[in-house]
Amino acid sequence: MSSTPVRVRFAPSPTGYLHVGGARTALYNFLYAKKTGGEFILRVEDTDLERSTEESMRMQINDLKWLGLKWDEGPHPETHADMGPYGPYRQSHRKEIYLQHAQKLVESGRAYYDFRTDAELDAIKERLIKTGKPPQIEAPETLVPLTEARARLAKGETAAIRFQVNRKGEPEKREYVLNDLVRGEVKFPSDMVGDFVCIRSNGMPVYNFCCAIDDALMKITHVFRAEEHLSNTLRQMMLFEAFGYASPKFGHLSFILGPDKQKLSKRHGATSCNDFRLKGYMPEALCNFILLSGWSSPDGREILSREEQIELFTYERFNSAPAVFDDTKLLWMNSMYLRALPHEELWSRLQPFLKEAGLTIPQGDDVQWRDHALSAFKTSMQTLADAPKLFEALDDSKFSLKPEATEVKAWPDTLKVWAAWKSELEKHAAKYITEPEFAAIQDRVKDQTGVKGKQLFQPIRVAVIGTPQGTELKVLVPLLAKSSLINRVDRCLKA
RNA sequence: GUCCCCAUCGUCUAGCGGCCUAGGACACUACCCUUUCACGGUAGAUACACCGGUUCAAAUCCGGUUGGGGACGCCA
Repeated sequence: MSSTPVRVRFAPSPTGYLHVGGARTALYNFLYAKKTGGEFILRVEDTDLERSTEESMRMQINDLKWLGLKWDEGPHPETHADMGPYGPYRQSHRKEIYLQHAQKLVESGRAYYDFRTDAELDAIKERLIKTGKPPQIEAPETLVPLTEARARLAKGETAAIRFQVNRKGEPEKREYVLNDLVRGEVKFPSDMVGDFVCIRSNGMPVYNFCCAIDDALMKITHVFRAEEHLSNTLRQMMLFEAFGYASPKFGHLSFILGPDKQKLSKRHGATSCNDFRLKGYMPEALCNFILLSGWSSPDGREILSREEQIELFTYERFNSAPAVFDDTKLLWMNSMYLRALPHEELWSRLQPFLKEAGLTIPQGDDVQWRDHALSAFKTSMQTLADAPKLFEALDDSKFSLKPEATEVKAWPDTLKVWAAWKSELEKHAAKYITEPEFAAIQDRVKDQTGVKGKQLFQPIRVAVIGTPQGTELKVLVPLLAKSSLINRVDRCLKA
């Protein structure tokens, strides 16, 4: 076996945020590169001037960075300048390369200038459909000779360059065999495609053409990409053959679907990495989740660190069937990651969400206080975005008697409990109340009032957080200053 | 319409001819823990799309049917 170094690529087209399907493709390629000690290349496929934007490229780069998928070659993550020996890495900057290749094809007679107008082409297709044939464009009966074509071009006419699949005198039908890394042997009849455009009449090259040339020139060895490209592969194989380039190995991944088994799209809710980031999902969890949507670990373990993912990764464990995106399981996975995070890290990741909700938690600077608070709350959080409604209990300015407390408020002993609770608080000397101190205070309130059980417990809870449902008091009370506890019970007594 | 891909619990999946009375995970149900909720623990219910072959033996191999998806662009 030759030991050609593995080179894989992720080649998004910059038309919006990175979709989770794209993120999965990127992850798989990244993992394969790391596993084999190869290179991971980012290539920007922006030949569609209409849809591609600079802004989208920036967004996708940021999404990839957020996911922690570092590329070895491609646009620099910060400056976007080309980074690596096989650049440029943006197809819009490689136009000359494509044009030269197209010329080679034209000169060898493998491709031809096509002067036909859209209207003419449409008419041809319509006629084909009517006669029950696939609407594939073939070369005209007599090709415009090259010298004449060039003269017409020089006079300002425009023409596309088409790859000629069937040349006169060649067998009409051939079979191309693709040994797909995930699907096995796939056979394509050559008449599956008509003569396809390589260069548009406006001079811009087309996806299939760029893709094949770039994969060859960038010495890509393996291509893991979505299943939608499976039939494109035939055209690319024809191009490799025409140029005498070696073909990379391909592996076509199945789709990620929505709950209705349709391709996952905006109408299913969150689909881009950015959506998930905003909803409080963590990149580690999202990566781990999408990893498992189309791939499985040999021993069935599901929570895997990046190191373990690299260690275990092999394309032999891809699942060729499509997968429905299960956001309930993603939620579970996110909560697992969230709980496992060191408190310091968790605290810092929570900040944007607390800030956005307008919460200021000054006590957070105290490491011990923060530790307490996070231990108390993190088992109730599934996403980072769950934090505000939990931490709200700690912000005096947000305290109020919630509608859910109405029943408790009406109990006959409630007022008595609140009064005793308040006087016990006032007797307490220190600024904060520890957990055992709270238990003692609670006992004294019980003794003084003769109230016990739910009748005792719920009113105190309401006096602390304004509702009978929430985090355990024994962890919550020590997080609140005595002054704010008094302030709260006062407001209850007034209500 | 033509060509291509796919088919195991509700969902993600294990399984690559006998270890399968089909295993794990999420979700679900019950119980335990808990002076609420959550966390945690234990137990349970639920699947090989269908029909034919091949074989001593089929979830696994082959053919067909059905169902889903994709490609057939001067989109990527």
